[in-house]
Amino acid sequence: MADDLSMKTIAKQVGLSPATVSRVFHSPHLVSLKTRDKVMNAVRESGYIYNAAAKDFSSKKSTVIGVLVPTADALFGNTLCGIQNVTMGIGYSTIQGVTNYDLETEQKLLRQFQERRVAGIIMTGLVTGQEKLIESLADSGLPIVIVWEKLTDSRFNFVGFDNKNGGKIATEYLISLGHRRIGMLVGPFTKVSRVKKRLDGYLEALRENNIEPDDSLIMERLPRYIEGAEAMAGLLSLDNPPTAVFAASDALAVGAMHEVHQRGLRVPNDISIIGFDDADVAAFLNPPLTTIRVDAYKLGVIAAETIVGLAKGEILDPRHYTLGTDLIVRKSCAAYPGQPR
Amino acid sequence: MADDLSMKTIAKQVGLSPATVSRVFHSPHLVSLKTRDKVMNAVRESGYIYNAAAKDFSSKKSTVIGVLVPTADALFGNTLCGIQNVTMGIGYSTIQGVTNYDLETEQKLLRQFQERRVAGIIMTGLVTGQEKLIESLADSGLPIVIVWEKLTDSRFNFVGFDNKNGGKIATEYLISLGHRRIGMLVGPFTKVSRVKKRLDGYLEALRENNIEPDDSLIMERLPRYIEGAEAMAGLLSLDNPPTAVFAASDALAVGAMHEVHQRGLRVPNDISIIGFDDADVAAFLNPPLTTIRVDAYKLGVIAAETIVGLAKGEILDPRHYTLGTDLIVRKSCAAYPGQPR
DNA sequence: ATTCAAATTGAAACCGGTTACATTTTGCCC
DNA sequence: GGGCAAAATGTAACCGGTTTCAATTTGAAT
Repeated sequence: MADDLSMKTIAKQVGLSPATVSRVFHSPHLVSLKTRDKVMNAVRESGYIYNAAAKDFSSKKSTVIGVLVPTADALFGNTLCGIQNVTMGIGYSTIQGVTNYDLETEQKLLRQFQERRVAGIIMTGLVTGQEKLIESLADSGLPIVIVWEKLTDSRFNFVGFDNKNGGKIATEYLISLGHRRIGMLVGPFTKVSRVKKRLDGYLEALRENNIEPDDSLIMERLPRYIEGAEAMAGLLSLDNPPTAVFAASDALAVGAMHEVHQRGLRVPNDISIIGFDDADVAAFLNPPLTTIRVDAYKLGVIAAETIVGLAKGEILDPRHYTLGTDLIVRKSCAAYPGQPR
Repeated sequence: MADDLSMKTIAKQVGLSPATVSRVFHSPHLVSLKTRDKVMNAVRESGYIYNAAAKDFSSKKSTVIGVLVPTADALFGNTLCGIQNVTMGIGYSTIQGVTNYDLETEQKLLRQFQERRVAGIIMTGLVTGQEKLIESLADSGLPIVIVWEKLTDSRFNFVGFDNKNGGKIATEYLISLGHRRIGMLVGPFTKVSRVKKRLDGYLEALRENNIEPDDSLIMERLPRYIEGAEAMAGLLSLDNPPTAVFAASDALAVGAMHEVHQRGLRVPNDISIIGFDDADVAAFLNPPLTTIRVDAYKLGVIAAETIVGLAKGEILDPRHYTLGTDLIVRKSCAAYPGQPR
């Protein structure tokens, strides 16, 4: 109702100019203590609420940042929480969008972000085919940080994990258990680079242990439960199925485990499965999932700090963060029967 | 770079007034076809991008809506997707916040929404202690729709499920399987009403089947995996533990199942578990979780349509939607040994 | 050709802040 | 008390659209 309150109203009320009232909010050190108190009292009494939208507009400095996630699941949710926890404290808001790995949706949302004149964009799960779009955005001076990914082009800011090493560790763990026929469930690596890196790690581990990679053991799927199940079905129908599989995301691992159980087989007795991400649910599965942990929350924190620094002009050069990964051993992997350990 | 483009630039370029250019965007029917083309061409050539923030400001009509979720998991993620899918098509954006069931965070985010001058607020997982705040917001004329909840106060808009009936169906299913000692894992029902309703349904089912409710079988926890496990641990340590448990959310059910397995017991052989929500992961658990399905996506769609209608003044009276729930039978419940079925 | 309403366009104020610049106050020193 | 720099405040333009109201153009009917 009394929402037509503005700084001008307050100014009139206390007999000051709007400029002074404005200064009370955005640079109080320029205002005498006495005046500040007078203004704040009037603000409290009238119930005036600062208009951040008007501020963004008039100062030509946006304080909203756009965030793109591929799926609205708990994993990216953690990154979102990390982002929120830094932005909330400093008066920034986030406008978000879920792409569902769909290029058109991604473009639409990006466009929307531009129209909103966001201060910057945090992109997770980039679809590589989009790189030209990102480039053009970045070239226009819009701060962009890519999260979860490591781009080849170092002009961009990104904060991600050592995916290759993670993939290698996972595979080596399986090998150390005596497995030599190891399948891999992997996201669309032709499009998403982080996932390509995990595959690279897998291949490297194989090579270093003198295991010939077998293309028929590599299944390329979107990281969704159902696709993990389908991929695992493919693997299990092989003449010579793997004795262990490395799923490049826990979502795929969950689907894979489900398929194994559906067929009356057991994890890890009949087949070992290791995941990637350490999704919240991983520890609570049956059996609890052995996986590669990744600190999604921290990713969000760093991304947010970076984008804000960039937006404020405090950061000038491209930033590249690479976080480590940890092997979390639980119960979904066992030694290869022929070679106990 | 050339981002200092405005309608005025375009207007000058084509020799028209800014007013006409503006009209091309927001009410093209007022502009002759010839002029429209001329303007749109100039727009294309110059790469001008409409400034939605300026529009919101100058028209005093915001096109961003605030969305509050308690946790950033896949379940609420589905609701978010539903919201996005309607807002995206009509030029609205959403700014989001995760409360983590924390009152202070909720207040902060709400405040932020007000400062941004959002067109309306969609709240999921309301903490009832907040009702005064909500009331004051609603009284100030700000459209608010409560999602996932059914409030007693019908002045508010809400779209939820028949939680009581869902709880009853779940419990009746367990009873029909021969169970009579049935535990319940339930969210903080003193605070969250939807969860209170599920408890009511449970109690009613018990009563109607002449089963005396036992308070020691009711565990009140936040819907998180770990808390589900803890609650189940409590139940299993009882002198006379339940033979089946109804978890008021799948998150609790997952934790509960995990605890059962940890103790070397089996679901459903040793104890039956039924969940609520039908989270994406439910079907992929081991065993697949029997649960009460709820259409979180649809909830989001309806909520978004409602909030936009409210914001545009097309909806005047409070709207109350109550969606149904479905029993999804999978493999986590079995007949009570003493009374096969 | 006139006439007049409808369609199109323009002029200018406005939204609610910020900010460059000017002006007034304050406080300190001699 | 005078002088002067620093601190505090005021003035007014501006951000990029929208919108009201007026002016002009168009087009159909007479």
